[in-house]
Amino acid sequence: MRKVEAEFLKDLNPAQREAVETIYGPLLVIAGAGSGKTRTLVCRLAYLVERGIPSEKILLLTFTRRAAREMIDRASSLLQRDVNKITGGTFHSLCNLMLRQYGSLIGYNSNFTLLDRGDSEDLLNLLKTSLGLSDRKKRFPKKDTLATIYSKSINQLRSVEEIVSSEYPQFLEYLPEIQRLFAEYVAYKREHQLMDYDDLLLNWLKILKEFPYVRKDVGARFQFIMVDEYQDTNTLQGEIIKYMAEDHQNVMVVGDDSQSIYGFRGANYRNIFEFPKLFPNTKIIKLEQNYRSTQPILDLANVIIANSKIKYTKTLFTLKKEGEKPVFLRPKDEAEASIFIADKILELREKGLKLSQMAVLFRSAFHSYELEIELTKRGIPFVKYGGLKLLESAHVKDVISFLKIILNPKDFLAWNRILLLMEGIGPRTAEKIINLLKEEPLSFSFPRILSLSASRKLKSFLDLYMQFRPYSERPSEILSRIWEYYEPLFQRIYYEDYNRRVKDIEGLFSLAERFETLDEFLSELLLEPIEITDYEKEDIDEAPLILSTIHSAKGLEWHTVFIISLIEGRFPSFHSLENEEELEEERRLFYVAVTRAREKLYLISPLMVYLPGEGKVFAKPSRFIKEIPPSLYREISINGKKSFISSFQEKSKEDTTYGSSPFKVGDLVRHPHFGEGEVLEVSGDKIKVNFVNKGPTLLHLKYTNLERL
DNA sequence: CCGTACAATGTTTTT
DNA sequence: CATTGTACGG
Repeated sequence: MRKVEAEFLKDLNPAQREAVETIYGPLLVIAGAGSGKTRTLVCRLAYLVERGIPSEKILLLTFTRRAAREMIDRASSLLQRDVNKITGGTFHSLCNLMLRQYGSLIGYNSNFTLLDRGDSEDLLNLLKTSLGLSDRKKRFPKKDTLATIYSKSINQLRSVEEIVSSEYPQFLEYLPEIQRLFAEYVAYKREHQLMDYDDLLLNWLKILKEFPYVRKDVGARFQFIMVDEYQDTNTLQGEIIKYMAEDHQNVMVVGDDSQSIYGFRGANYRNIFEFPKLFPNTKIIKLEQNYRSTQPILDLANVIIANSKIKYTKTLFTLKKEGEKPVFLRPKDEAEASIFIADKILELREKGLKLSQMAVLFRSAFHSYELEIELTKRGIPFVKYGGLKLLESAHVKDVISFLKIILNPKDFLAWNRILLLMEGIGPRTAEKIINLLKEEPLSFSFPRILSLSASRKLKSFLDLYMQFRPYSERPSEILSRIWEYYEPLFQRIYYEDYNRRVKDIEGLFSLAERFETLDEFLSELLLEPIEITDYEKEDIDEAPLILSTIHSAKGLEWHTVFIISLIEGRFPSFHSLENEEELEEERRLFYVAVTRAREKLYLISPLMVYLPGEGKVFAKPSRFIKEIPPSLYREISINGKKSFISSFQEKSKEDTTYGSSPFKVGDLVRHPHFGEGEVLEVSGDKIKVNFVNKGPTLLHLKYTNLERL
């Protein structure tokens, strides 16, 4: 026993070792990118077990379930013993688990239904209609705006009023209606056993706060708590930890303030500094040695973060002094960039590098569209992380709705979706049917509200539905019977692209095979959404290339990394340009992207990009590139066509980013919301206007309807 | 009140 | 570009 312990501890540096061996009391580890954070966590898991802590007393919270699974597996192999009784997962999955058990304390059954983002939006829309808010002459916020406002208010602990007035002033006049709608939303969820993502955190926290005995219970159940990626947790999650560790204080959190990239979800890099306030006597350990990247890559990364307005806590160093400089290039457009990347990837593969050791990273999922086309054309297998999830597609949601009503007959949101699939039943009729279902669950006597054919259709569905109650079959069996019913409807509705969509259904089927019970299957699907390309990797005999949003690439590393679409407006995204906090988050995002690379790094800024509606336009390289001293990278041109490229460079002047501005300083303009004003400044696609009623305001020409007077 | 055909609209990041 | 809203005929 001693021997094994010595063996895995001796690979650690002193700081890591201290983090592993400090097992009692609150501990904060500030761990830079590539500083062996995961190794430290894995060793600590193993060490705890080695010290005789029963593995079921350990709780490990990470940003994906996959990450938790991997760490637990690695700890197992370190110990050569199974430690899979460790509870591992995300905050949301933990809350889900706890609420299934303790939810009754606040009026929830153990079979409550989870709403994903789309479900929440649908519900908000439903309520919006029934409150008569949809047919106003003036525009009421749309469902996704409503969902965003609501979720922000929960996760950032800000009032709806505050959010609307600071970020959506155009809807301020509707504030009372919006608040009423949200009240209805909350009541509806409660009444129908529904919880959205935010409710998972909110309700579990509520129980912890209100029931001291629950805190005792869970404290005894999870005596050692570890939290990864703490910089991306929000106040709510911090509070949850505070209560869960109240009794024993054995809680270790690991994070890196310079890698905080989930501000939009209520996370704040400052949270990490709040931790010692939640837990007095916190011990702090810093990990600053980087084991991942070469010095040239790290030099670039350090400059990016040093240019930040915010002072971060550490500077990374490495012993891997040798290495190639990162490469910067400006292809003429995305097509040329894609060809370059595909060529380079094949070239590296020739040299023996596996496809799975290379990754292409980008700010937003759609930035890789052109590349995907090129890769497909060349037959280079890839998986894409980020972007559309399997269960976000309409046809999959249809199928899921069937499962939902089997599990929770009160899920009228799912009922609604199913009813609308039937020919002859529209929103009004569906509403009527649901009202009947509410009063007298599953009565078959539908008065004359339906046409004969519609009522037959409904009847045949209800007959089928009754066969599933009580449900006992395995999810895959239930699914195949649902498919029998649904397939004809599916054919009618999605006639256009039947083949494409049916593949998703097949994916869903093969996924279902892995589950024993329906609620497991559904929870899993919502808490760890499946990527749409993930199940498609059929009979590929080679581990595929990775395409990923930077957000989804968190915590991962590759030999070679390509970062594409490094142009103003895309990265940094134009959503963040007006807000310094958000711009800083974009910078951290770039930092995260760069530090994923071990040996080779390619930074790519196309000279022209295609914008919907505007065609091909010139693009400025990202400001994050411009501020890096050219000595830190090597700029190359494609096929020696330097002259061609620089001729474009000449034309690409400061203000030509997204087409030039039709306004000049001094112009008098009118804005639909803000009224009249005078143009103060024009730069690129941004314009500063001094409005009579509002004062100086920065606007985006691309999204503003300004009228010259 | 349903279904369809057409226009508008506004595009991050995720549990 | 694909989703979401609107207009209209059945």
